[in-house]
Amino acid sequence: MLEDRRLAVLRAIVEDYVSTREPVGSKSLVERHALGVSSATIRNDMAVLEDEGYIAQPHTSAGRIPTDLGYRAFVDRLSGVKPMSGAERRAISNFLAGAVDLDDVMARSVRLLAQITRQVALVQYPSLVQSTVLHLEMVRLSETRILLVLIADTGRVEQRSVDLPSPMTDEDVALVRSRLVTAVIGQKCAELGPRLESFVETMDVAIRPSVTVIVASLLDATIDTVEQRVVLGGTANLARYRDSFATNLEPVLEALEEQVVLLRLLGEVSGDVTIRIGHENPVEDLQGTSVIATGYGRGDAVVAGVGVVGPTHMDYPGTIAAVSAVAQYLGRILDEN
Amino acid sequence: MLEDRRLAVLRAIVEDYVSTREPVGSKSLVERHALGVSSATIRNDMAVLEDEGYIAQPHTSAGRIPTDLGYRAFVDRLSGVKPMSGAERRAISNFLAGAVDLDDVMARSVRLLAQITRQVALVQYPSLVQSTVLHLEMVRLSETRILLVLIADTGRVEQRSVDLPSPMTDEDVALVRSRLVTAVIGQKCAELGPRLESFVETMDVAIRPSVTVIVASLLDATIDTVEQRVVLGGTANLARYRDSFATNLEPVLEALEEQVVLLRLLGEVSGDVTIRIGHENPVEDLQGTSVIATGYGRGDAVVAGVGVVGPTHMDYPGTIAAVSAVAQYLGRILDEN
DNA sequence: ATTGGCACTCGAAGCAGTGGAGTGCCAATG
DNA sequence: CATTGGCACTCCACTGCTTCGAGTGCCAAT
Repeated sequence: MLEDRRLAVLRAIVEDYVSTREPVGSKSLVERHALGVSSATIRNDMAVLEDEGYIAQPHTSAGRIPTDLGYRAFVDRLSGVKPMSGAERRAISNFLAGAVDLDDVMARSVRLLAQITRQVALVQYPSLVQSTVLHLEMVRLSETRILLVLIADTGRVEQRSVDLPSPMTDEDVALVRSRLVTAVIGQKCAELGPRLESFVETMDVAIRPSVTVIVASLLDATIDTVEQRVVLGGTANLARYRDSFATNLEPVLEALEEQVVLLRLLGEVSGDVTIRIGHENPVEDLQGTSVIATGYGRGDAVVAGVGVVGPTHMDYPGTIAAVSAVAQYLGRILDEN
Repeated sequence: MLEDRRLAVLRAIVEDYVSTREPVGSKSLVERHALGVSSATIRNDMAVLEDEGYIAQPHTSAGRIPTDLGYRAFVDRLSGVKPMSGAERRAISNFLAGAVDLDDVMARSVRLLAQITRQVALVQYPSLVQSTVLHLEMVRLSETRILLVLIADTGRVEQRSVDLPSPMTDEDVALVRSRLVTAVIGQKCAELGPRLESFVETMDVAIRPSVTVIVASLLDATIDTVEQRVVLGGTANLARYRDSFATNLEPVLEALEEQVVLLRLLGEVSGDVTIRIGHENPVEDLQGTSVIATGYGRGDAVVAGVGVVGPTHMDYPGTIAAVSAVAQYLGRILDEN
């Protein structure tokens, strides 16, 4: 089929360009791939592909490189899944299993993902909003100061120190603590708001102002705009691709330092793998890059995102596989704890 | 004095080179600085300075650039302190005061320091070893699984989940918890080891194996080889200096991703500002950079380090001032909490 | 539709020539 | 004896030129 061959040509161009990072010409293409036709035919196909916007020439008399649209067609219709080897899977599993706490899990994951994909890796902390409260602790620091510690079932620990409007005794604190504990433990963080509003009313008037402040602080810690955190790793890999980005890599590095930006990248993840290629990217400074992200969680519930950022000419099948695998093992680890 | 003028020349060379990043010649020197002598004289002085190893020529017929030794002489004998403006101090203070917890303080500090110095900033979490235990919590996750949460007075929170060799009841946990709490609260983390050894003996034989595991896990969390953490920010600033590093910046970025390396950089800080210039640096991949670091803490005790990494031709006086200032405010914040 | 052939384009690489900033050295000077 | 003006020399950065070759588009033939 004629149409089929054109797609095969596109695939070949993408593959060659990804591996060599040099514009690929008709002649070298027939040499490297058994396409069964001559270079002249390929040239015709290329002309059509260029008309349709899948490939482009940096300048006349140069080979072709895929456009964002070309990569899009590649990932949508041409690339199979590239399963990870058993050894790789085992390496992931072993590496993550050694983690001692959530911080460690996050740090190890991001490092691991950066290492396998040789790109910049992102891992988001499990969302508090999606978690349930495992434990709540109140420690009296001084007469008018209290430390709140919230422990979620996802392993997250949030702390806030609270300045009280009036002194509280040890007994006051113990009372509030035990009441608050029974009120919130086992609850979804997202549902804390309504539940705690009425809680304040049930407390003795004398300490009500203090309780109000405490509850407010607790809620503040669990609203999702504040509590999101993303860790980043493998920025050194960007340097290897220095010349790959249309713009220099300074704006890319800068964008990656903004938590807000990272959250946007991982913001709309679901169970499936999301792929953003070049200009499809919502962040302007990253429109020379591709972002591959997915969600992870316990069972079906997606509690956070994980992904990588790299040049548009990345190894999509391999990267997708790696991101999925890490997400999968992250979910498994959350389940275990 | 003859010697004095030579030093003045060195200072002028360093200052010019830092601001222009181009080799500086004898003629442009006399134009930009009121040295009161002719360029020929400067040339003689330069020849001497070069013999003594303070400056070097990239090639014949080019101007001079300072060597590591030259910068060393500059910081040791030539640069005064450049005090920060009141506005700057206020900005630091305000920015850090808005932090809601320790993670936030660390994140804000590193960001702030990177912004002021326009270089890569490092901030180390307060060492647990130097802290005292503020609170300890044990949460029963299942019959054979317990979550330990240790809260230190520096604001650090460490968690470990522990697999027990045999099931424990809620009552067991409550008992161990209360005994353990009284044993460790208010203690220096560093002194936990000896204190807890005997603790195990005091517990009922039936649960002793479990307690042993718990105590071991607790100690594991507080030994300093594990518990050290450093946050990093402003890597984008490296890109601006791309050509400044003899070697490309990839190895530099790579080195900065190694926690171990970062710890070495901040490892030997004291109350004074430590300056490592170029080859003086203990980390091979960073011998094209300078590191300026100092310690911070509550009162006199140094609980962690803070610093920046940048090109050898950095603005030493300004950077030193910024690092000191941030360290100072960090200490103040620790004191408050 | 495919193919071989051919003229054409245009960047990359190599090479000479020039300009200028900077140096080292020297003889003269207060 | 430190300082200075003068001068010859060096060598990089830049420019313009040429060559080379990979790659293209088009066309006539099959």
